[in-house]
Amino acid sequence: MKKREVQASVKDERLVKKRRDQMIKGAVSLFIEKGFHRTTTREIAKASGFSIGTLYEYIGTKEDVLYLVCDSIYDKVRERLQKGLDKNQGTILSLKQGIADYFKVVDGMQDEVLVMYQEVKSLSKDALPYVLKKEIEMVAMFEHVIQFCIENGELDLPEDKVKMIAHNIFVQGQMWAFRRWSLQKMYTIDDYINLQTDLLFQGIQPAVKAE
Amino acid sequence: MKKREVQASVKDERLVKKRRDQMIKGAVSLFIEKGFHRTTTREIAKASGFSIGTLYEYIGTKEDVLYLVCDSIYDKVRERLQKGLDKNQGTILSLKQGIADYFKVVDGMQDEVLVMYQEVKSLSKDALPYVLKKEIEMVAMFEHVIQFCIENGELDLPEDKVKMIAHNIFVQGQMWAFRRWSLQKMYTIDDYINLQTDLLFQGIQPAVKAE
Amino acid sequence: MKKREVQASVKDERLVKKRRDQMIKGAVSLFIEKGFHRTTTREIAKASGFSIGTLYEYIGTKEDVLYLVCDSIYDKVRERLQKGLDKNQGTILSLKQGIADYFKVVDGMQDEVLVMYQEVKSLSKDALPYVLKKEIEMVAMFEHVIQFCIENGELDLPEDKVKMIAHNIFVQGQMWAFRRWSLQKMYTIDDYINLQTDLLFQGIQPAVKAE
Amino acid sequence: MKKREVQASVKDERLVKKRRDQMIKGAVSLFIEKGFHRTTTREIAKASGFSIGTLYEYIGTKEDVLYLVCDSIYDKVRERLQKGLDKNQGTILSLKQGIADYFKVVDGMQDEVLVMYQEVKSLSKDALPYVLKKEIEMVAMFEHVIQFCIENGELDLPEDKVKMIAHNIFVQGQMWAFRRWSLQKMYTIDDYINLQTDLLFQGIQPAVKAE
DNA sequence: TATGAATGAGACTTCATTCAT
DNA sequence: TATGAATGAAGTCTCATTCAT
Repeated sequence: MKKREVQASVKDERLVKKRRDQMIKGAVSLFIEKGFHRTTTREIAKASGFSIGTLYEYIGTKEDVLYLVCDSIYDKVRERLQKGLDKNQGTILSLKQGIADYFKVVDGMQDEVLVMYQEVKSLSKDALPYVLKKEIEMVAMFEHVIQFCIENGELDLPEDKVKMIAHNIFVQGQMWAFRRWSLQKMYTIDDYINLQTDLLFQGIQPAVKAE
Repeated sequence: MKKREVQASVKDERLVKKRRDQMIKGAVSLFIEKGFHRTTTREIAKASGFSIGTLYEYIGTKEDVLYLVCDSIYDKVRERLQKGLDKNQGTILSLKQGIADYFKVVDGMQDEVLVMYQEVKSLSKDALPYVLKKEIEMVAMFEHVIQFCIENGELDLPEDKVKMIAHNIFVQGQMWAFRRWSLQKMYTIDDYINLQTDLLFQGIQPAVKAE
Repeated sequence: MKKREVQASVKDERLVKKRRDQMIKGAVSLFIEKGFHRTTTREIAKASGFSIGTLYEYIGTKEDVLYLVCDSIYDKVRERLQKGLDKNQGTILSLKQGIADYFKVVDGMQDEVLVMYQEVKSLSKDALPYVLKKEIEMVAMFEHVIQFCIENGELDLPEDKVKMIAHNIFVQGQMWAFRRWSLQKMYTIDDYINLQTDLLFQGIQPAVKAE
Repeated sequence: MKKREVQASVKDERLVKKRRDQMIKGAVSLFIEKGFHRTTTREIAKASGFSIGTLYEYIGTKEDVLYLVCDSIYDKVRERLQKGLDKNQGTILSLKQGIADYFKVVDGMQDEVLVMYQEVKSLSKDALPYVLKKEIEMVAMFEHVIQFCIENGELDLPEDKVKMIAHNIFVQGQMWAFRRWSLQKMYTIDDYINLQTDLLFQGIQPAVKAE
């Protein structure tokens, strides 16, 4: 699936990229502050450093901005996740390392993750699939890593469990952002990583009853 | 913390309750379909079965509808969750039963949970705390159940792990709603319950290596 | 010209009068506070001590309230003015006394005079003449008093001057109400009466130049 | 006291001035016809020759239009009054001339004076002082002229009388506009000027009794 | 390519008035 | 006669989008 085309009147691709980057940067902070719907196109233009007229030289509709923002955030997260998982050796240790890396990525991009998390649903039926696809790919990346461990004989899990675990890891990453008000009062990101990893691998152990 | 007051011109409390219930019902389906911001007050009035003028006899602003909706959904979920957890005996078995009950509640109220999940953030700074408090209470309910198991000697867990587990359970319930497009293609609600419960208690077991 | 009829569903005339008096009383203070247009019928009903439904048993439209209010104020002012002028003897002294009486009436009904002054223009083309007629009558009352002095040989004035003076007196009375913020900072009502009477009769005397 | 700022989205000050002038012109005739409250913003926009959206590029709220109108009328009246009074020589003759000029100004701007007169009270607590201040200044202008005559030895009047006269002159000017239905049936503007000037200076002369 | 003034559909909300009880 | 819930026309204001410069 190719990227969704966003209309631009300007031909110079270099310039388009540059202007859109300005736009995304400006928009993210606005979306964080007030959400997509409460942000006006004028505000976006201003925060991007150009006029409303110019804004519309690089997008077709307001929603395009949201698409661009979501798309860019996903790309960034995925790219970093990729980098982390590339070091994967198919061992439990490197799986753990991959999870930790992912959680740290989310920690470093909390605002972005939060925005994307809360605003994707505002995308039109048209744009949504393009963004969702990236999410699916990211979940799949975790699946592959787990699968690799299985192939290596380090783990022994049925297909459905693998998928479930991949989802859980992915969601637990996002959770660090979208439940930040509760979680970050109790845990540092390292606490969080340790606890979640521990629970993921050990589960809840029943108490050892004394005879 | 008392409930947030929503302005109503009509005095008859019975009627206010009745009309607001109509309103909530109508609004939920609209919010599911198009989200809070894209839903107009006139549409809400129409879906509720009365005129725009009448709508405003029972609320002060559009946002009040969202508050009423979120508040009511949380109440309903919590009430049912409560009912499930009341049977709790402080055994691992009844903890599992509680989780299963909760997941089933979410399954039966998917739309509502989804709406609430996606739209709470649109509440004003004013109304948000009232709704968030309910969430915190629900997480606390899981905590108590786990704690009960610990007191009964069935489990042995440190404080921070207890909290983490409670959060995880809570989020995994919601996840069934907000990741429905992925999850419900692969699993039935019973599969989901079994898998998640299994993972929660067993974790990922390393493969038993043959000598 | 008969009084303008204001529609009432209630038949009992005694009751109609009573309710309308309540209404006028309530409305005047509201009109003073926020003006006719910014006052709602509900507020009027509440201030009158009955429900909105009852209000409409005694009037046809909101504007009727304004008419009733203006009409009642004019009646009250005129009645008191009448009482003062009745003592008139056709002497300059009693003319002065009449003016003083009128100014005192205005002083005692400042709020009402102000309201009427500011809101008559909001009356419909339909109701306006009825109210304006009362004003004309009041000006005429002053005319008569002056005329009486002329007939008595105390004054000697042409017709047009008589009319002009009557208007001036009338306006100077109202002025005490509608320019109260300026005037009442500088003068008491007695100062005002003395000064205006003095100017009215003496005019501005040129300085007596020393030889 | 600086002018009250009225919000405008448009930057070009020249254009702002031009559009606001159009606005004022359109609004005045509407306000004359139906009053401020019965005039809608859409009507104002239409009468101004642009769309409702454009209207709001040059004002913040409907009330701003009223402020702009009142402010502009006062400015215009004052400016012309100023011009008349500048010729003042400190003689009774030039005082009379000043009064005549002022009355003629009012005569030429009857509609505007009337509007302002009837609608200032609709201004918010916020804007009122700015407009009232102009009125005070105008009254003060008459005071100065009279004072000048006193300094020149042409008149001999106590302070409080000076102020009273200034107020009377000012109000008698407005009166020509707001009592036009009565007055203009009887007098031409020149009649009015002559009569009022005469009364102002001569007062009501008692009849000379024949022996 | 950049600007920003102009546009108008449409959103939210108010409130005079009616009418069943 | 009194009540107050229901109604919906109409008002103010916003904001995405266009287009002449």
